[in-house]
Amino acid sequence: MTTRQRATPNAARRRETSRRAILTAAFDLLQEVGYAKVSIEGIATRAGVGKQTIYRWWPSKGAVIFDAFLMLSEGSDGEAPVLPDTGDLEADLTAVLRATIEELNDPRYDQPMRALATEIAHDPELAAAYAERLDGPLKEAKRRRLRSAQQAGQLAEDLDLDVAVELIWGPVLNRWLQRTGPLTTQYVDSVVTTALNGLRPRPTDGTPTRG
Amino acid sequence: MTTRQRATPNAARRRETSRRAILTAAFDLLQEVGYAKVSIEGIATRAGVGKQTIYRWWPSKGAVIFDAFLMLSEGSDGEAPVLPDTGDLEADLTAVLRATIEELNDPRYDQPMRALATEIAHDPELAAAYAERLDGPLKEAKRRRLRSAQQAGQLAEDLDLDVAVELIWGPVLNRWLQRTGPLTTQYVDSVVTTALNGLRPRPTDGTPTRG
Amino acid sequence: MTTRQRATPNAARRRETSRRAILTAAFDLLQEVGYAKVSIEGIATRAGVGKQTIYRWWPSKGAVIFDAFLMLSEGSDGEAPVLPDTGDLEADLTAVLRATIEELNDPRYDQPMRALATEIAHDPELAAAYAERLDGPLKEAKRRRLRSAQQAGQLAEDLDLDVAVELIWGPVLNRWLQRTGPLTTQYVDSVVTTALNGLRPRPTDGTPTRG
Amino acid sequence: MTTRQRATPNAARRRETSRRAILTAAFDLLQEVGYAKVSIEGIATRAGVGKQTIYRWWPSKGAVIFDAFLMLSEGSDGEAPVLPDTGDLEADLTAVLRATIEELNDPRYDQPMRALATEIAHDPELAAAYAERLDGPLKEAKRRRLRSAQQAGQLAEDLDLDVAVELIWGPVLNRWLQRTGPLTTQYVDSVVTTALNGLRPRPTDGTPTRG
DNA sequence: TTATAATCGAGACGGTACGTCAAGTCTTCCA
DNA sequence: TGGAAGACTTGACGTACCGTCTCGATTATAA
Repeated sequence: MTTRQRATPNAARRRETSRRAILTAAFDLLQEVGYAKVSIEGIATRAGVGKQTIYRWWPSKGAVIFDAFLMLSEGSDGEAPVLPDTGDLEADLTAVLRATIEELNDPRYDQPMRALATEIAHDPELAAAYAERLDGPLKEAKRRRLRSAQQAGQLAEDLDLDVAVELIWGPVLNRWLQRTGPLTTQYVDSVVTTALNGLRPRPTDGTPTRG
Repeated sequence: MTTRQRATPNAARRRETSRRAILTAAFDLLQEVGYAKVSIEGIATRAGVGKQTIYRWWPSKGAVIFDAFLMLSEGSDGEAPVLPDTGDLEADLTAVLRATIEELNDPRYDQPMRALATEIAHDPELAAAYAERLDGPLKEAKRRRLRSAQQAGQLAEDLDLDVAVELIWGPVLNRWLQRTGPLTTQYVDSVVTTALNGLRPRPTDGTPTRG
Repeated sequence: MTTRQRATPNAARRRETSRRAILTAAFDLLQEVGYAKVSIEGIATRAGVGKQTIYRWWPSKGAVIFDAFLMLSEGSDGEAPVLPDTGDLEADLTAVLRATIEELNDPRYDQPMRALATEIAHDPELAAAYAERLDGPLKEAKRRRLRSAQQAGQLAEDLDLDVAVELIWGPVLNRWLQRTGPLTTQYVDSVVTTALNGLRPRPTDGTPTRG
Repeated sequence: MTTRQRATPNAARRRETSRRAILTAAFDLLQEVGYAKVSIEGIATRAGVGKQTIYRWWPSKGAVIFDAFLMLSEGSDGEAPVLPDTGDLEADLTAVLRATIEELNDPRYDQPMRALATEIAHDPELAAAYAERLDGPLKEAKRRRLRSAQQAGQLAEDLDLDVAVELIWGPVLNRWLQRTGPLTTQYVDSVVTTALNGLRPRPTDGTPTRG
């Protein structure tokens, strides 16, 4: 079990192979048939598992999918994620965002991530779990990189780092999820630059743009 | 008909009362039971209409809901929306965003708008229709306000207005949809200020912050 | 119009081409798709006619099919049917029954006639119309042939001719409709002989079997 | 399960209560609303059962109705039916046929039996099942009674008993199903007498009519 | 010869039922 | 006792027809 369970199934007796089979099947189906057509029944069949085994350990389809993502993210490594810190904030952010959109543009991940995102949009409980377990560490990494820049005097002293993070990633994620426009390299570059410099005209005071 | 139709139902013979009843029922049910539990069958029953009448004119549940929004937005007025322009850009944006989050926080609209947003997230065709018919005019209004400020020298000359719009609204919409945090007045104020000034420190050159 | 109509459609103005097209389409569909799958809608489409035109002139699917048969039977000739009368009753009956089963065994007529028969089984009104308009003349011909034989002393004097007719045709029709057994030449020959002679042993009094 | 099933539903797990409820509901509805208006949906609702449970075990409405009859006939007794044998064949046959038409004239059984009969008329597979499981034992009883009479010298030695059975019951069943005339006591008496004696005049050889 | 009124083709409508799919619960049997 | 299997009730799916109801566009009398 990972997220939320029903009553008190004896977690100790849980069969790990079934758990993995279910989560793998869920993620695979997500890619293959799309979110709307993924069914508990389908996952169970694909995983070679009884439906009850799913219902016993997960409260909803969204929770299964969530755990599938969790398994994936934990599978890669057990450690906390870190953003690159070359000292050049703009370059670092640009690099990270370019990697992000590459993933978002990858058809293998697009569908599943949309599924997760919209599931979160409808289920507050899931959103909380997401914030804590999946997004939490990542967001912390982002904040950390910005704090480092702030301490180096590259960011405004009174900057609210949470707002700062959202100012950079919010536009990109929103454009992706709502399909407001294409996720191109130029676009994310532009977002980073504009966010850093602000919309207002910068007084020409000799300060170089990159810093 | 508004969005997409099947083969060649004779639109001239279409019964307007049924159309309105369906869209109204759809919107009402969205509020009452939530998107996932809205069914075509339920809409038909509530509207006092045969299911076929829905299937005849709309290709999917999402399309019905989309048209329900369209009806609402057209019902309010037929004219293009305009953002306030007092000359004080920051004040104007703040006012607009405060109104926006008030609506997003209103339980009557929260559910339906999430439904629309996630439906768009999964259906590119619907996303295109949304971009053109619902979001289009609004986005144009936002761009217009920013252009006015730009011409007044309040915004950078080389600013990409599309990026600018997303930089302001993206964070807010993303926080709303992903439930990343509460939509408070302070938050949107902070977003506007930070977006205008940028993340970097502003050199103190005597230029007043507001202007 | 032929059978029963609703209120007072002006029969004089009725379009004969449509009537024929409907009845022909009905009969053809009966052969092609079977009774259960014949629909008013299908008939109308096939006949190139509006549904209302059918509903205006016929009260039910069964009535349409009935009229289709009526058209066919009237199409062949306008005169009353006559059974052969060579003087040899057994030979005549055998010949007629052999012709009958040939038709019943013909797949082109089997389906439609079953449709008519079962429709009659469920609809007393239709049964009455059938008795009067389709079966009536035929039955009269059968009775006439038997009466002729009776007058020639070949049949019992006190014989109830209605019972006699049913004794000969009843077994055959019942076997056909209920699929109790195959309709072979031997079978109908046997029915005729047995009906004429009765089940009891015939005393050998010199009377020849064929008379 | 009794007649035909689809793929491989595990019959061992089948719920007997549901089966009985379905068959009972089917038979009751047949009486109440008539065959044409009996729907799978209606049966399911009345039986307090999911539609799928019907579709899982029966291939068609006709099959359900057939099984309903089967349940009834098996419910009455498990033994093979026997016709009375007092030695007086004519009296015995008359008694049996009188009982038969009493049932056929009973509105409680008329509708359901017509339903079964017409369903058989359209579905060969069902007809085979009927011949084997419902009609079979009864027909055997009829043949047995006639054979007994034959051995007693009351029937012609070379008589085909199948033809004989049909000669007696065919006319009655045909008159019933096709509504060719009323099923009265006189009628069945007349059928029996005429069938036994034949249509031809009986030579007055001293043999008494009743034997 | 025109009007005028009905029938006609077409097909949208409110419905009912179809036969299918999946949800979530429950029961049986196996390891 | 957890799990595989799968039957169960429920409910929605999307489709086919039902029988009713307009809608112009033909007709075919009656003015």
